[in-house]
Amino acid sequence: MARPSRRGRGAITIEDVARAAGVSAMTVSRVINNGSNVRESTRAAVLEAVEQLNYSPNTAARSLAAGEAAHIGLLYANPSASYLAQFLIGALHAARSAGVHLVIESCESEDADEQAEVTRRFATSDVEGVVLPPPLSESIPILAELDAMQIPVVTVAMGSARAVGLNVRIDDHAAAMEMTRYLLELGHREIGFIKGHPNHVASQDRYRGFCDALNEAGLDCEKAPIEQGYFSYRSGLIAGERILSRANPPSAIFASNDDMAAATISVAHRRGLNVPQDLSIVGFDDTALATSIWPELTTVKQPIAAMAEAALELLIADLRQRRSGTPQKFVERVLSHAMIIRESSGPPPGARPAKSRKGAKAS
Amino acid sequence: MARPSRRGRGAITIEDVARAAGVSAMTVSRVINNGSNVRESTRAAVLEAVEQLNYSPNTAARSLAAGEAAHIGLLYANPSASYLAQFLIGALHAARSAGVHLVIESCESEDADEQAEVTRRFATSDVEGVVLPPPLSESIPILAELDAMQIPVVTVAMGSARAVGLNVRIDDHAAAMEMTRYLLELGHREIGFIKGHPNHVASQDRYRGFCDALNEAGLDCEKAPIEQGYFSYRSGLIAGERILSRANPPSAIFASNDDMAAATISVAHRRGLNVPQDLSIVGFDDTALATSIWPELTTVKQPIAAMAEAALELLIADLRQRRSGTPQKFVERVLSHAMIIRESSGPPPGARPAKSRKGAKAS
DNA sequence: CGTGCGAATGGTAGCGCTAACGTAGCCGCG
DNA sequence: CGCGGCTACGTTAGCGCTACCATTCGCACG
Repeated sequence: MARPSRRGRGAITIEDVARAAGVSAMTVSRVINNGSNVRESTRAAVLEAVEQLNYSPNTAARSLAAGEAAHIGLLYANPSASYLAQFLIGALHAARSAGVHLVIESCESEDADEQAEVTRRFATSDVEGVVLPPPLSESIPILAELDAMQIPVVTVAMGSARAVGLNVRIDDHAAAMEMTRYLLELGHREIGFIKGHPNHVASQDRYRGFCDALNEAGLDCEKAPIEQGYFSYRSGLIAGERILSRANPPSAIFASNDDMAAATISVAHRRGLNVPQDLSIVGFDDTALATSIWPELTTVKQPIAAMAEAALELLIADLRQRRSGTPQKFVERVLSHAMIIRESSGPPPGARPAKSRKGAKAS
Repeated sequence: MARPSRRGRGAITIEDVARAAGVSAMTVSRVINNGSNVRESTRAAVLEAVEQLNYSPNTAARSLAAGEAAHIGLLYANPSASYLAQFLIGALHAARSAGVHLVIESCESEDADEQAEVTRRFATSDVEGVVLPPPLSESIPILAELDAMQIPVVTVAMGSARAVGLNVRIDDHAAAMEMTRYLLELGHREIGFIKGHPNHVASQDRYRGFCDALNEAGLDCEKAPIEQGYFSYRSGLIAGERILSRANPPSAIFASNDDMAAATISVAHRRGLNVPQDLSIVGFDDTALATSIWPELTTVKQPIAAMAEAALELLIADLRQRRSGTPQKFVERVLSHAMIIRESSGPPPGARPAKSRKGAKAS
């Protein structure tokens, strides 16, 4: 139960491991890193020594010696703030294990020139690669600028349009289908839909998923009450109002994100409707808002932190490859989402109680 | 306009600066770091060279050579998620300029033993110091554990109880007074208050600020409609409901944080009250929720990112001092807040229109 | 005017790690 | 059997910076 692990002087080094394993430091390094050209027995011995001494390499020394990337940029523009928090948590994890520093900068402007300007300043400063979470992952000016500067980029949740570079996402289409099927299973036949921001590929994927599930059930998606939203609470207020003031309002509403779903709940309450008894409302994303309102939202959970981690890993791997001369062309990683069933959804009014479907299902 | 700044091999080093300034690398190092025992003219020359070459020190080499802290821990427990995002942004800034890595870990449990356990594992792992944002900054078991392990800690927003160690906060009392005075100025005489979690020193400070402002105006705080809340949306729902179902409800409600204020708005809407025409509602914190609902909240803005930055700076300075044998006893930094006036507040119904008071006022 | 002493600077030796090359040992081939 | 070529390691030389000590210089003092 020795614990000489704390950093600083006196920590255990690669030399200690080498001595314990009866090999040279270089061999230990090889084992830890890639591991090419090491006999199996040697590798095992080294790994055991590592285990026993609880050795963890000094990232500072490592990046110094390797002359490696020290800084990864992260350019963000206020997504739902809780999205950012989750994302940063994941990014930090990955950054730490890779021994790189995260450099973050906000880019709130919607103006193309200004975005380009911010990007240029940012990229010139110090970073070796850039991570672009939504909504910036869909910003043409930023992507163009970064491309021109030859800076590796990994986009997150960028639909699937751009078939170059690195991308991490979930399957929005499948997720939206699942959610819609769930509402159908509950017995809903009239289901409203609030679309997301039209510029985002993810919006379209979600909408198509909704339609496909409806069609699959023999319903006509063209006839469903559909309104355009823009991912903001405010736009959800307007869209929800429109849907609920129709002559024959639906018994369920699927909003393309949690903010708009929350807004719709607020509209429903104002109109004296109970959720979910009179009206089911579901969202998408599982941001903190989903559980901070009442009733808590049934929604689709994106593995945000995991996506951030994956993004960084991808980027760092690419950086390594580039250094050794083999840049990757196009890599996409699709992570799995999950349905989270909470209190804002239930069978339609007047339906005979359906078997409740509990828990989460991964895709 | 040369730009040899990108990291990796071939970047400009301290030697380049030394050569340009006509001194040794050692002197440059001294200038950059503390700067003791360097003649003024020499310092100027070095700084000019630094400027001209756009030199920035290699943090990896620095921490390697100095054998310095490489990892600062950050233990969090789901505060309002947007608080976390802001906090992380600030922390990252500071971490990067200091060249340390942020290691973050969540500690959601409320159980004392479990908290201690998590803390122990966390602290044993790797970190040289720990940052504790609220609500963990008030957790006795965590503080005790860290203390026992002799790990430096900086708490954030911890009221002002503990007169040892490092702390960063705002003046909750003054801020609450300001907000209350603002409502009084608008003409409100019946003002409700929703208290924060009773365990938090900040809650008490805010409540006392509210009372003091009321007393100052010749009103009796004992008679005001006051309900206990717990910082959660749900608790706000209950407290808001209670206040509004009183015989003579107030014309304004001051909630101790934004979540509870948002909940109160929701309750008001359900009861057919318009905000702010029929009822003014104000919050505290200026989290993302404040602007993502409608109407947007009048609230007190905490400089969250700046607080995080300050916290890290304090901690890193302390770490340095400890290494040279002079630990600091008690350092507190109080940052300034700001009133943010938005749409959820206005004159009481039936009042003659008061001059609108716009913009933000720093304290 | 020598001595002492502190202030200002330089030289040296690493921090822990990894490229890059060197060197054994082994195999198969002509 | 000698040579090329491979695999599995070890050796050497730093990466960029700072701790530590040595050195120089100026200046006050007896």
